[in-house]
Amino acid sequence: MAHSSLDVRYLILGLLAQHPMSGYDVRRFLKARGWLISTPSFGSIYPALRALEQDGLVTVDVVSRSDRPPRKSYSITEAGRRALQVWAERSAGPGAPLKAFLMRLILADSLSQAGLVAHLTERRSQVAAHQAAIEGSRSPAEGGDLGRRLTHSYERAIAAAELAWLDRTLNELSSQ
Amino acid sequence: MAHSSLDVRYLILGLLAQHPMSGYDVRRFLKARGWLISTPSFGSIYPALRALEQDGLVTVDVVSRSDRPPRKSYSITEAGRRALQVWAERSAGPGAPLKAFLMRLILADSLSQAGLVAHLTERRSQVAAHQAAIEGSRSPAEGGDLGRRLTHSYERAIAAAELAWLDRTLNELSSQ
DNA sequence: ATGTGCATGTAACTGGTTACATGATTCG
DNA sequence: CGAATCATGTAACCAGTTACATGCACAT
Repeated sequence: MAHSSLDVRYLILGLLAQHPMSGYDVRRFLKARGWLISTPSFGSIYPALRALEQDGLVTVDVVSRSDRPPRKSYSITEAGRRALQVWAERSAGPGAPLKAFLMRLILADSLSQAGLVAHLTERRSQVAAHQAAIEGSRSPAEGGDLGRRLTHSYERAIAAAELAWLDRTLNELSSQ
Repeated sequence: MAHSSLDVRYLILGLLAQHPMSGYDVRRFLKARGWLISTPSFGSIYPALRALEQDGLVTVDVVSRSDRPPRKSYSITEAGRRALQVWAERSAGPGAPLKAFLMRLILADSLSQAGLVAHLTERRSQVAAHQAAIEGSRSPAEGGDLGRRLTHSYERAIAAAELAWLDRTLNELSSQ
């Protein structure tokens, strides 16, 4: 098995590490910054929450409200924090998708300074490698190959911006 | 049903619209520019190819080579081109993942000029909307909330770069 | 009245991954 | 001599989506 697995679980766990939340809150939060990553659906959030609870990584605080379904506020446990740390600290591995990087960014608070820096550095080298690959490949310049041209220039633009951000951030992080 | 479905199939079909390819080639190609999108595995590519063939959207040219497994070169058919066009032309819809946008970028050659512009424009407004949302949300500046701060600044940086690229590209496209 | 947001959940489905099997060839 | 690349395929598994059910509150 490679790297993925249990994705949503850990993402949720990471959010709960910041504040207690309900399943609905999780969705709202993720939807708000769900631009680069797609927002998980309720059909995966609610079951994930229950699984986390059964594993003792979170606890529920059920706020029964007479009428409508009880509001369930989930909080992370100590065991949860430990599990999260283990997961977040381990490298996403080369070829990891953008999503993996973003998840660790969101979860930055649960990482050690060193761990965070390591992740950013790894990402940096990945992006740099890709940039080199793009630059290296013969760009057909003309010809019908519009798709290739657009993709190239798009990737170049994004890669440049991301590298700049990584450098800036890495700098701030170390000099502070 | 929303928008996804048959993803890999159409992505592959789009690649075949440019040159005939084998399943292995598809993988190689996608892996090369598989930085923002994750590369599909053989376990999905080969079955997809067969499905496309059975639907008459591609044809196979089997190059039997005495010893090792025959190399299969797939080519798109007319029906395939039509199907691809229909798929690519239809909007990915709001809240579409980055992947959907990128797929259409890669497949630019199969789109009409107008269709391409429409996609870019739509993407532009989506990114812009998100940018506004980020800017609008109170950034906690200080406090432990490192994750939120980093995510914000990352998203801001990428959004800005993408908007710039979109504007530039949209410009080039119209003035030519 | 109708729809949107709040709030939770379940069952069916399915797209795609993981892991396996096979085997020649080239590179270090 | 072992590792990587070429090259194809299958079967088991699973994470996540889609679609549904329920029901109040509030705005239009």
